[in-house]
Amino acid sequence: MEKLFVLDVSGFVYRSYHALPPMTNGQSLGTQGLYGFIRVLLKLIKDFAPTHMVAVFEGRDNKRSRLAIYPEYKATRTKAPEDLPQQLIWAEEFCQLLGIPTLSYEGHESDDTMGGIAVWARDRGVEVFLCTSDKDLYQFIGDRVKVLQTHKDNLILDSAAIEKQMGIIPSQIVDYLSLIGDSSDNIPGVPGIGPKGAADLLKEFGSLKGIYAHIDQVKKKKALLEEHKERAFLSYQLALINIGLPIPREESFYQIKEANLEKLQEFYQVMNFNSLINKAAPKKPSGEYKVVAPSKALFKELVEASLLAFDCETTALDVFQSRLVGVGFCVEEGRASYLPCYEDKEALHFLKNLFEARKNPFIAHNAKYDLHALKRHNIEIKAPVFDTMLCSYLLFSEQRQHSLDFLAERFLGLKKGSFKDLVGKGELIDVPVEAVAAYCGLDADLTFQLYTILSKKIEERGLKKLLEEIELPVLEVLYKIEERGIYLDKEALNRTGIEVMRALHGVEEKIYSQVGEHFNINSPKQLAVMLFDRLQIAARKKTSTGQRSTNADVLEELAAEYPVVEDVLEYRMLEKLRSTYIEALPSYVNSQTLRIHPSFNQFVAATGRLSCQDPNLQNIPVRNDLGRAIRAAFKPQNPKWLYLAADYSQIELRMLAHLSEDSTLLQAFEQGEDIHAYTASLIFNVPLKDITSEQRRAAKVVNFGIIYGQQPFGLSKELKCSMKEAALFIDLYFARYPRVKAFLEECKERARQTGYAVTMTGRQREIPDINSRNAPMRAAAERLAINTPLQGSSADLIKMAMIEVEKLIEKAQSFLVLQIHDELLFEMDPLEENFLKEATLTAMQGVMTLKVPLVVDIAIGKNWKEC
DNA sequence: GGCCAAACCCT
DNA sequence: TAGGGTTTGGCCG
Repeated sequence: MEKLFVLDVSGFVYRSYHALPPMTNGQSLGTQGLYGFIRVLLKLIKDFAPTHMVAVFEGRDNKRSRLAIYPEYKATRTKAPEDLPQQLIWAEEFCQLLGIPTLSYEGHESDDTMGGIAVWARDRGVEVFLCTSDKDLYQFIGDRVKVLQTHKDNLILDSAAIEKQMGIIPSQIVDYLSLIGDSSDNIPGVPGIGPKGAADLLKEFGSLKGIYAHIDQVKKKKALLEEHKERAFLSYQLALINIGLPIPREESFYQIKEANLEKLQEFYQVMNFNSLINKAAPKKPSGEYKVVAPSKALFKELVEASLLAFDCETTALDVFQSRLVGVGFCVEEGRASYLPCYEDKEALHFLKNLFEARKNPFIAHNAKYDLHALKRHNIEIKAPVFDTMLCSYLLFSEQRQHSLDFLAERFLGLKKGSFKDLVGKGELIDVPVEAVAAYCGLDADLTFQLYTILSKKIEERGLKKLLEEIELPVLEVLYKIEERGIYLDKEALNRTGIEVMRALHGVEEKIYSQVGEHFNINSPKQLAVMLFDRLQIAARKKTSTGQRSTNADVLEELAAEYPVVEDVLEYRMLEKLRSTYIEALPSYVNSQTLRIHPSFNQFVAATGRLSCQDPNLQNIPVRNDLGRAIRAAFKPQNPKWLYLAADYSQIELRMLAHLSEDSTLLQAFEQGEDIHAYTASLIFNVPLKDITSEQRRAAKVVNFGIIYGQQPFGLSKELKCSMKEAALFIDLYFARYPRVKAFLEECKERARQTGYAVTMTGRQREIPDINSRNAPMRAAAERLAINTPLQGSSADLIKMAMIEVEKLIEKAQSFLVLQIHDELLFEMDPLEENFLKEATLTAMQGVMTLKVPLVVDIAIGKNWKEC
């Protein structure tokens, strides 16, 4: 035994219990103390790979020995919360599962046990690490004994550190504590003597006894010391750790044994510690996955099974260019059938019949992909679709990963082989069919198993309605939107492109001539050298990596003084248009449909918003003329048709009014006021008609800032005003809209209490740092607690409107092509203009009744720019 | 080729 | 100041 780690388990559990937000397991019993301890222990094991360790617990009736000399010992402590003792019992159980020896002595606190072990091990030449935050134990620190501070990233405290930190040597700790006392243990100490005074006294006299032996030489606080002499010595007795316990004296006792991994997984499951599940040792998957051919028996089995998970294998990741290779089906855990169908008419025919005949739900992981893949062969699913990926998103919305691999490892303890391992560098169709069957069959099986676990969790968390009534229907709407795609007029875009290229070349040469040399303007690094070194312009701020920043904020400040900087801004704008839109968009046009089929992501934004990629059609330029010209290239494919755009006006501020029920804000919207001007008139105390555009602009920034939980510092930067002024604006805002302030406080308080932010529909987002001791992290978490209900409820609202409008126009010709957060864009048959307007308004305004009117602005045009 | 930082487009 | 996606340069192996 070289090193021994001694754990103050009770200390960790107490500390975490109070430090972490409340957590509960399936039986609604508190678990955060246990969880915090486990995290600490796992990190310790990871950082130090210990071979010998002992987990020390408080014994029963543990204060007995100290109460005998001081009846008031720890008398000021409030009684331990009810759900804490159980967590200590679990902690002991956990240590046993992990193979870590445990120890406690009746009638003794942990520090007696820990001290005894430390002294014994030290004397055998072992290096001892006391893992605790209890200062009493510092008395053992020496050559071979150190204190490991798990709450400070496993920082190690040795004698030198103690001297530096406290001004005394470790052997003086008891004397030190007996002077300053410990209010949490109700150890009195000598009143009027604090850390500094105690350290000074001990430096001079060495020990408590030394002080009193030379009491006449003491200069400061002499009277107090004399008066409280008895208390000081009593405190000494209390702080002194009894090392006489009969601790085990065989090394083998302290050896870490083999962990019971299986039971450990079960333990994590029962405790709902999902993030801990299967980090240790993922199992290899097993199961029976057979290649099958179409048959009557198979058809009957798959149509009739109440639960059916499936997974499609295709030739390409771009599903619009792909062909089906085979489909795996799973109707019970551990068994799946794989039906190859590549260029196989009979198999495809079987699939079409199956998917169109079955009435019970189909379960898939990322079902939208499978729907597209099947559609390539004209197969459409008529039955309800269930998506395990969507379950994962609703349960863990802040998580970025919802892949089958990830979830299988986390919830099923299975490490599955990657697609790359299966195909190598070749093509899927060249892989032996048995290997594909094993891969695809497993995926179907995992999907089936995840369904069991995740759908249960969805119910437990009260997310069933949100899943079934919003997300799953939205999934089908998005499938249709993607399937239909959006038309892009390449020639129109090209015309804009020529204009952009011409301007780009012009401004590029202009920059080179002013700088006096050619360089890559696209490189912020080279640009910084040119601006700040060659042209000697003073740099304004640094980027996160210490480079001199050249971003638009900085350049705008410099533009007035240095014309070349203005040109760089112009260059950046044009280059963005060229690279991201002009050049990229045409490459996304599908050669068969002549349309772009973007992919709307339903699993990414933690607030419940959608996102869009390949390409992102939610960020097509709109703010300047040349940018808007790009919008003009999006138009209906049929030249006789039109676009109809419908957008919610001020949706997030209306949501704020609705959720906060602030009467002034509600009134503003009821009266149909310009909300920014209205706010301006309130905070500047000026009649509405006299508001200047500058005041309105400032009020607009404040309005938005509120939605994002902005603090005075951020607002001052945005408004380019002083912090004081910004703070005043915020105060005035809250004075005029008092319920808004109360509402924002409620948002934060809810997050603190429950650990979650929630939206109108009950969508949940975990806010893990809301009780963090780190102020900037806590402030960031508070902003999320404020913004998520507003942004998320708005996202819920438009999702519901999408479902509704899709239903209303199902039979019509016109169709939905895009959603841009608060806007819906339709390709419209002009004959349906009135109908579509009506349907859109009905859906968007009628889908929810809020305490504010929902204003929807509708615009019609030949292309997107005109809308 | 993969990954990151910086920059900038949108609501 | 919330939520996203894409492009580019530059570094690494």
